[in-house]
Amino acid sequence: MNTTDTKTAITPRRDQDFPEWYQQAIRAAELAEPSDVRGCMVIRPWGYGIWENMQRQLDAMFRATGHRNAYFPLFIPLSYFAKEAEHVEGFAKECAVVTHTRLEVDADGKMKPASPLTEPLVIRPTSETIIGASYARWVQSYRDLPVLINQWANVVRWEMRPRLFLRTTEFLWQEGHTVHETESEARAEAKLILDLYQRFVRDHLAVPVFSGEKSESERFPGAVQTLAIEAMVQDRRAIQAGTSHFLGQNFARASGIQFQNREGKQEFGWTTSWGMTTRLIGTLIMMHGDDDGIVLPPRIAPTQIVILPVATREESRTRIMEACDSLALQLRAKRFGDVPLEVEVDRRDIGGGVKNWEWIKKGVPVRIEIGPRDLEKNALVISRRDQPIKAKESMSIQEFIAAAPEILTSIQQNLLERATQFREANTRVIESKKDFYDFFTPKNLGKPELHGGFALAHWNGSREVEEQIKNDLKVTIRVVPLDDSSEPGKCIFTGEPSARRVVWAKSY
RNA sequence: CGGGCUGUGGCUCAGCUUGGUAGAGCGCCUGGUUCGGGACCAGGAGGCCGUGGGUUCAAAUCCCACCAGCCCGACCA
Repeated sequence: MNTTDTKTAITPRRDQDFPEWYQQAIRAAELAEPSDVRGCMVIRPWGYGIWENMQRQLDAMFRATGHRNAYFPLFIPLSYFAKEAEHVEGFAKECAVVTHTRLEVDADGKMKPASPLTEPLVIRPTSETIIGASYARWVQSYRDLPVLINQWANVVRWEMRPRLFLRTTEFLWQEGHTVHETESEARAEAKLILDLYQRFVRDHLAVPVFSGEKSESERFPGAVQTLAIEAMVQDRRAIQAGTSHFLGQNFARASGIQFQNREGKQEFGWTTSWGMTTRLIGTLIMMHGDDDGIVLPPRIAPTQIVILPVATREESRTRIMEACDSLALQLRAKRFGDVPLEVEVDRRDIGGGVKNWEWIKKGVPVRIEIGPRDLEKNALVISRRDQPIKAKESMSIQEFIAAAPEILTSIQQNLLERATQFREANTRVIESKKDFYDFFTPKNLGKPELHGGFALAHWNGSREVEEQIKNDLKVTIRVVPLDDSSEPGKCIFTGEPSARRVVWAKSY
């Protein structure tokens, strides 16, 4: 690092050490912290506020498409879990299992599990099996279909390598589980949700994604088809932001979800499942954050506008506070999207500079300062988090109140545009194996620079090629796009025919 | 779960090679001076040096085990 660099709020910078920057940005924004339980985290109010906004908005979209919420147990009897072979195999290694109840104090004064359960309980890593058991009872006739249910819950997957938000042992998510009368209906449902997810992350999180189908090797255990959306974050790696599965009749068969069809015959239901997780928060951080901390899109920021009174002199203090409160009230009467503006007046008696920087690090979209000089002119000073920290603009209070929603919209759009440009700048159409390997090989092997991105390349559809590339470069197929925009061509690895280009990248 | 690195006050880290029971900067508290700003001055609080064992008259420092974090690998949202 050279000394002419301007000081950044987060050390190290993104270009110095991206993973460490990520950790520090989370800490500085007070989003979350590691807990004493390995792989688990405490989500602090600012981080949880983001999650609550995601929940609220996603939930409204689910409702609008006819889905309803319900809640199923955390514990899954081991016997339920064992019903779908592929599914068990896929999750067995990461299951946490409850084997005892009751604690007793032993001779050494230590607490000890006392009473073994007759049947061990698996803590849900996902709920297909236990929800299936209910569905088997609920579904009798084609008239009971479709079943369109979502649940908001926590799940546990005993991961080898946890990272805050991106991969924690316990995480929060929503899981939708539906049953349909026909295959095409269930496939349409999976696709409907994929599109809904894509819309959600674009419109609310300002995250552009590629969507499509997963290759066989990346498919959800037990699924017939796995659809996913994949975003590119600032270290140019791909991150899966949501998945939607068409499960065929596999789980219906395993759980006994049967109905009498229109011909009077017994038939297994066609099911889907789909989910989004707190990983989205990690995606947001890596997508929009800069060297001064995280940057929140207005639509999911717990506070969209923070008002900072510049109350330096005792005599003007009361008047300034009143002006700030009055501004807050007027702003809260305005709406942004479907809800009132979230506005906070930070009246803490601490240094103005410190206060300002705290909000910068938290990524609040708009900071407003009102001081004595502004008040004389009935004006305020506005700073936008998507602009350089020093960029400040003065405008009249009335003007700002009128313009606030548009300003937030403009920030929202700007973030999406910026992210889209970044992704485009790092997405390459690649025509040869050599170019492909060059693209994904860092120039500096000792301390690899940020490199690579998304490669759009033809592939013959074989698992062996995928395997080879993964071994050589740690690059995988993120998604096989569903749209028809790609021309057929030749696999760049084998020369064999390829129906279309697929998206390759290193991933989280 | 394998390999590497790391674990010292809230944060970032020095001290460890050459053992003698702790330091800096930032943050925190108090008072004052400041005040469109991550300010300054003075005083102050806060550490069983990751945990447990061992070697030693003496361990943050040496040895062993364990735990946790990060990076890499296998797995995954």
